[in-house]
Order: sequence, then C-alpha cells, then structure tokens
Amino acid sequence: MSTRTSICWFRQDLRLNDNPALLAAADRGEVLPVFILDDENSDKWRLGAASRLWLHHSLKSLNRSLEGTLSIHRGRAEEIIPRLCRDHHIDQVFWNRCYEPWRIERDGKLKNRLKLHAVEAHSFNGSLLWEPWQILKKDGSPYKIFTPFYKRARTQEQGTLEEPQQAPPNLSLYRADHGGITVEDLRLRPDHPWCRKVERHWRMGEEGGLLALDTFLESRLSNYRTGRDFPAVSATSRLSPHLHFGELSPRQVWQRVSEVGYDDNVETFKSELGWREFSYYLLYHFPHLPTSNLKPQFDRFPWWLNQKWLHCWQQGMTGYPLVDAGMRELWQTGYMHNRVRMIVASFLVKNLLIHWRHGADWFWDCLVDADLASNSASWQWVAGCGTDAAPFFRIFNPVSQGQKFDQNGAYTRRFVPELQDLPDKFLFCPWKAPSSILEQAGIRLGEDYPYPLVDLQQSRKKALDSLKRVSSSS
DNA sequence: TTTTGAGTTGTTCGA
DNA sequence: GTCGAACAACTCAAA
Repeated sequence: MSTRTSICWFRQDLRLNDNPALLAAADRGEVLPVFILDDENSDKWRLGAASRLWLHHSLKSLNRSLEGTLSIHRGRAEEIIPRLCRDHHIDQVFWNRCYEPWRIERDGKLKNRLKLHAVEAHSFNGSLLWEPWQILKKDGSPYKIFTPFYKRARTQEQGTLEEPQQAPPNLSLYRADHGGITVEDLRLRPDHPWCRKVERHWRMGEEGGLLALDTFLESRLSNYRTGRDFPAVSATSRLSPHLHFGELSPRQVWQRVSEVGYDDNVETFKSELGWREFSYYLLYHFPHLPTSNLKPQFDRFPWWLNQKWLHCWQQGMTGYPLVDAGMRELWQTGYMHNRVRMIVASFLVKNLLIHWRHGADWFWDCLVDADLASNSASWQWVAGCGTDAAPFFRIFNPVSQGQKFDQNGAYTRRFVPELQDLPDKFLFCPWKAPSSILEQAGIRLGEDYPYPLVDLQQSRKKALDSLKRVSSSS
C-alpha cells in the first residue's frame, strides 16, 4: 500500500523552485502533482483570454519539468481532490495558499471535506513575502495606507523573511494512471492570430521566469528608478506575469535583488514588490475590493457608461495618441507599461467618466499579468475611491504626459504607426497640427486617425466638479 | 482622548 | 521659460 504518496496541488505556483508545498510533499515520499482548472464553475472571475493563453504555456512547461506526470483536471476541486485521494489511497494533500475570496472559501470547504475522509491538508505560503494577517497596526486592525504598512513590514521582516528553497533534490513522482486529461484538452489557447502575436513577446513558464529575472538584474535594474517612467526605455522588470502564475516566487526575486546591495534602484523596486503585497493585503482584509468602492462616497459618483466611448478606448481609438498607444500595446502584447496604465486608466475614469470596473474588466481579459488583487487595488487607486488613493485633483493629461515621458515619441509611434511621420511637436495632439503638416504626414483626421473623443479641459472640469460634489455631500 | 503630521506616480495658473 | 502655490477635505496612524 502506498500510504506515503501525497498530492501536491498546483494553483498559482507553477514552479519547482522555492515551492514549499512541493518540498513538504516530496519530503514525505512519492508525489502526485495535480492541476485543476476550476474557474469555469465559479460564476465570477473566470480567467481572461490572456491569462488562459499564459496558463496554457505555463502548464506545459510545468508538466515537462514533472516528466509528464502532472495530473490535469477540469471541474470542482472540492470533488476532484477527494476522489483522487480515495482512488489512490492518498492521505495527505499539500498546497500553497491563494488569497482570492472565492478560493479561500473553497479551500476551507475542501479542508473540512478531506478531514471527514481522514486526509490531512497542509497549506503553505508560496506567493507572498508577508502573510496578510501578520502585518497589523498596534490595535490589531489592518493598515489602509501603503507607507505605514510597508514600513511595518520592513521592520518586521528583519530576520523573519524565509530563504528561498531549491527544487526538491530527489523528487519521486507517482506514475500510475490517474485519469487526467492533457493541457490541450483544457482548450486554454484558442486558435487565433492574436495568440501568436502575444506569444512573440514572452517566454512563459518557470524557465522563462528565471531568465526574465536574470535579464532584469543584468541590464534593467541599474536604471530602474528613473528609467521605469519612460515607456520606450527597457527598465521595468516585466516580472508581473511570472509572479502572478507563481513561476517565480516573490522571495526569490527579493533575495536576488537584495544581493545587489543597498541602492536607490533596489529600494524603489522592492517597494513595487511591496505594492504587490499591499494589494493582496487589501484583498484579504477587504474581500469586496474587486467590486465595490472602498470609499463609499463614490457609490454616488455620476459615472456615465457611454458604450461607444468604452469601445473606442478598448480599441485604442480615442484620438489621444498616448492613450491609444497604451491600449494597442495591451492588445498586441498582453501587457502595458506601468506609467501608461495609469494614464489610460485616468483617462477612462476622469475624462470619459466611465466606471473603473469597466476598465478593470477589460484589463482582466487582456493582461497576461491579470491579477485580481493588483488589478482591483490599482483601479481603485486611480479612480480615487481606494482608501489610499490618488488625490481627487490628480488627473493625468495625456498630452503633457506624452511630452514628458515619451519625448521623442518612440513608444507612441511604435504602437500608433499611422502617426509615424507627424513631427514631435504635434505627435500627442494631432488635432492642433496645421493642415499642411497633417498633409505632409499623410494624415486625414477623422479617417486615418480619429479626432479626440472629448475635450480635455472640459471633461477634466466636469470630473473635478463631480468629485467635489460627491465628497462634500457626505 | 486629542493632537499632529502625512498620504506613489499631477496640472494649472500666476508671478 | 521657470517656479511655487493652490487645488478639499478627510482619513489614517501613531504619539
């Protein structure tokens, strides 16, 4: 009898290195690695298209690392895991914790059910630097402001941050037939040209994650602090999708950048990892984060859903070149530079006055790094309805942001090629260009490139008025 | 309990 | 062209 066989249930931790659940399971004996696609039965937060594409490749990579033994299923984990335990006489299950409210609830139920069958479940921290319940104010309640949260975590971190672990050295895999299906059977990757486009920009899977980390450390980190603001400069880490799917753990990343030593770039990057933690922290303590305003005054904000405008924003046809460049980068690569994310989000919420949730939904579908915690927290931050939010008067101007952060237009021209020949002076405001210049650049406004959807000054004023009314009448 | 200082990423206007 | 102030009022965190 193989009572020493355990299940390692992979979820958002698609890696062998620094995987505490896998390590613990391997320590005990033979391991049956399991993955379950279970989002389709939960009515909310079905994976977006870009996430599914990434997951497809990440699973293939993981399965290769596991010598093809990954047992893949589709359906309800609460039923599949107990069934596997029964069929294969398995009495222990290991996994790394997830923090989405529906997953917390589901895992709790599963744990209880397993207990009834005399199966032990062990969960570990494989996705965060700091467990959300470990960082609290002196009165025991959760922080709502990033800076004090981060300071506290950093103070507490001294000596408590665990070292990342290697992959289990003598991983012994369970090889009996376990009735699973293949990665292809999950149909995560539609046969669509869009997939091939996105795939060109990434190396998905654990190996790709480790390579991306090396690249970041070797050639990007030294210019991170200032370079990260310029979308045409390669200075951001681009680690977000790898972290989201757990191809890398934040501990691995934290340790590798720490080896560089104390440095402005390192500190700035670490605080970005801190923001990732803070998003998970907020999601854990405020589970309604993805759907409702943390500041309840905003429930009265006069959002106005103009479907046509939303569509133009999604397609990168707003008439504001920097916004359109960002939205097209998103569509073509499954990613958008961080500064540009803030600009397009600010434009949707504060110039088009469309509810942040419509923006969050679109990002959810298109981003390869779509992450419930980060996406929700960031949209609330931009919209001003988060607890630790941008001041109401902070409205990005897509023209001046372009002039400041994409001076020579390299980023904008790359994604909005129809403006290729427009001189820098008018690149971010083509409607201001004299007709002779437009003609020279081969642009007929309204045909080759749209007129601006809204007037910046007017829409800005409207947003400020609405925000003033919403906050003063509380 | 009260008080004090502070809160990721901006824009505009007037001197 | 550059620079500093104004832009609301509130809530949060800690002393």
